[in-house]
Amino acid sequence: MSTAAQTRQARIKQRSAERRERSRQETRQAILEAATRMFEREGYEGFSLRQVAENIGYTPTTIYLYFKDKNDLLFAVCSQGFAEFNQALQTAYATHSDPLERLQALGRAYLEFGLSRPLHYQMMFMQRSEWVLKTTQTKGDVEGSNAYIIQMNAVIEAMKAGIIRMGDPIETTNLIWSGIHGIVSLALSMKGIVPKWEEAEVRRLVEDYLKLIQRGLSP
Amino acid sequence: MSTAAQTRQARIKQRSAERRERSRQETRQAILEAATRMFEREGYEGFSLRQVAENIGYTPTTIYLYFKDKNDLLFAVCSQGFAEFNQALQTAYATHSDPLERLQALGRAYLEFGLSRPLHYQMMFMQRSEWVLKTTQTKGDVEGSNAYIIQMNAVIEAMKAGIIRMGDPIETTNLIWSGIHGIVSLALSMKGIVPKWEEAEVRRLVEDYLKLIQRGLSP
DNA sequence: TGACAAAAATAACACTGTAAAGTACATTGA
DNA sequence: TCAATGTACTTTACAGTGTTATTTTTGTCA
Repeated sequence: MSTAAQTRQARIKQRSAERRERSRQETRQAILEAATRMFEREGYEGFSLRQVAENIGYTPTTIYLYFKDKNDLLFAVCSQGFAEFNQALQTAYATHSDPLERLQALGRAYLEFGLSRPLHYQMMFMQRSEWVLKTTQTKGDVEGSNAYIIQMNAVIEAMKAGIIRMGDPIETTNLIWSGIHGIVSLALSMKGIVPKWEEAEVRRLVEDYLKLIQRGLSP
Repeated sequence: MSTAAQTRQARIKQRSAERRERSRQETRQAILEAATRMFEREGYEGFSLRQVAENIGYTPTTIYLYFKDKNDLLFAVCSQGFAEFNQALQTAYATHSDPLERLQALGRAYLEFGLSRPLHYQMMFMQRSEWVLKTTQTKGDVEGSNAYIIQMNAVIEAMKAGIIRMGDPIETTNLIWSGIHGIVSLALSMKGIVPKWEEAEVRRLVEDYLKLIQRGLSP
């Protein structure tokens, strides 16, 4: 009986801990969502811890119970977008089997992500580029879901298929990646500022670029 | 005699005004130089008006007598670097007459500027891209010293010379420019963070890219 | 020398991120 | 049921930031 009582108490204790943990994750999530909204509305410069706290009825210091500091919160926000990015490339890779089409689909998916999540893209590849390492290291996605690895695999397969000439995979991947990144980042930077950088033109630019590498890197 | 006295007085008054104006420009220049030092030391994030003022023994508010606000001062700082950029491309253009060599020299000059003035490059093309318009409009350099125009001219000449295929000059320039910018911006972002992005590798990447466009855009 | 204008400094406001200390409350064990 | 404990949260405070309005100093001119 005493053992039964003990185990019941133990069960209650465990449930209680679970419930508390769940509640904790919920408020963490609430903060994260409020932060995401604020980030998408105000951008990097206008992103303020105190305003995030105010929006969900907390005191600024409460956030520090769930995130190390402002940077940590912002990283958590962008990390979500980055997971989407990896998955977008993963999908593009998986839905094509032909090496050339894969390479092209990857390029287009890359662009579309940048256009649909400009703030996340800018943070990850232009403002806080040290985070790209952080994500690949934190998650255990080195073996396939990592965007860079996916691109490199596509490059290697294109080489094997005789679509692009053989060469150092990393260097070739970097070369191709640079071009796409250049288009995307300039698109985000110049959109609405300089003519000829609206979405339609940028998509055409990517198509041109895909043809360029196909022709310029052919064996 | 009274007229002679008046003209002398007028001359003195004018000299005085000149002297005052000169003094004014000197302190403006002092602020600008202190700001430049601080920017190169602390970067964009750590750039503080109050520290700039402190460094040259002024009160923060004094800066507002010479610059509209922080943004204006920062723009003035970057504007200098941008002038160097335009001149670097101008020199690269002028020191080569062969269209292909010109194109290559421009690409290399572009890279070298990014590597030698990373902070300025990042501000102008990654962080405060709206400034590229401001400079081209402020200065009267639309007719030749503007970096973009120089590049486009080189592209047009390369087309005429049969080095790259005919096509819309702006689109082609944007395509080529994107690639170089992609390499340079990734180099600045990834240097010291991700392997294979140190200076030597980046230079090789640019060389590869130059070959790529030569081969991929050939008529 | 005294009036005037320009230059610089003070004081203040509304923010920011962050650390230390304090409080209210739910959970636990006797 | 009651005191002890630990968790979630707030209060308070500090050292910064950019920026504005006001006041003081300084130099120039008649």
